[in-house]
Amino acid sequence: MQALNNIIVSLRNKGFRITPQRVAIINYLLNSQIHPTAEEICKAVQRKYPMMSMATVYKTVDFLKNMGIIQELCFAGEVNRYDANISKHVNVVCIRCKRIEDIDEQQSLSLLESRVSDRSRYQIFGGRFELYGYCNNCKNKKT
Amino acid sequence: MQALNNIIVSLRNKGFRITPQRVAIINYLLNSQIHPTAEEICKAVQRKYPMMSMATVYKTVDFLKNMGIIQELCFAGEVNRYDANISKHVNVVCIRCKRIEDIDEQQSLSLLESRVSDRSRYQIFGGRFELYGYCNNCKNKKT
DNA sequence: TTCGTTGCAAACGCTTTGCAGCATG
DNA sequence: CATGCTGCAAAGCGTTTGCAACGAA
Repeated sequence: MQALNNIIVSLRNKGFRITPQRVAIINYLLNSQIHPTAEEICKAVQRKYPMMSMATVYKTVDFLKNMGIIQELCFAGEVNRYDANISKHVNVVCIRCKRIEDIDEQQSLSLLESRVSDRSRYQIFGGRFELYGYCNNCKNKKT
Repeated sequence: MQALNNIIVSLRNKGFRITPQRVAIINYLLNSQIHPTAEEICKAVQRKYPMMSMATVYKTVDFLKNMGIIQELCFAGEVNRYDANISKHVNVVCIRCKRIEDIDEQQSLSLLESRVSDRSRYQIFGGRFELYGYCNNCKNKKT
């Protein structure tokens, strides 16, 4: 997880413009634990910038994705979500309440990555690891 | 990977109807290595059943997904793909040519799953593991 | 004969795009 | 002041749905 200021300086140094909308979206993503959807980002940022549009959200998350600052998560039958945690980690996804938590498993994942790289002869750049189940709250409800 | 006949018998026993279209789609998925899209499935099956429609493909893959026979894979900015390999495995995805290979890592993944389950207190039912990079053909091209 | 399945066409909904006006650097 | 960014509106497109006809059991 990077600091807001580092990201801003880095983008400015690359010649991109720093707008209040961009800062608000980056800041929201850095501090959010909920892996928000585009709509959730828009709603949240509209509290401060009521004119914020979905078009700007989509353009900005696409931009941040290309800059390697955030990751886009897609799930079967659901809208995309965005995650500012770009380190190697596992997302555990609750299939009941849709809660997503990040679990740090950097060592296990690095090991897995090198094993798969050796066996497949792929040159690996990144990955995505998800486990699905009931979260601690939902596993006793099971409706 | 299950045998076609086992799947057919099992579906029939559950009271579902076995149509030629369903058999063709299941058979194509079981024998395909390319993790096809809905359109690829449709095109392939149309060779034998020219009237095959995308609606039927979508209805059938949804049905097979709910039966636990296949898995739906979605990727950022791409259409969904379908995979009849529902065992624990890693998909390595080429970011250049989009080739997807299955790597059997059942042991490592079971270990990862139990570690994450312990730490997150989630009750895990399944998962999805993807690594992105250049495949053996593309890693020297890198255009 | 029954009722689950097919396939056309239309609807749906998330995401992308065109473009005029705006504001950063 | 130049040009990249915003935000509205419209288009795009993969997927889902309604429904009449069909055919598996």
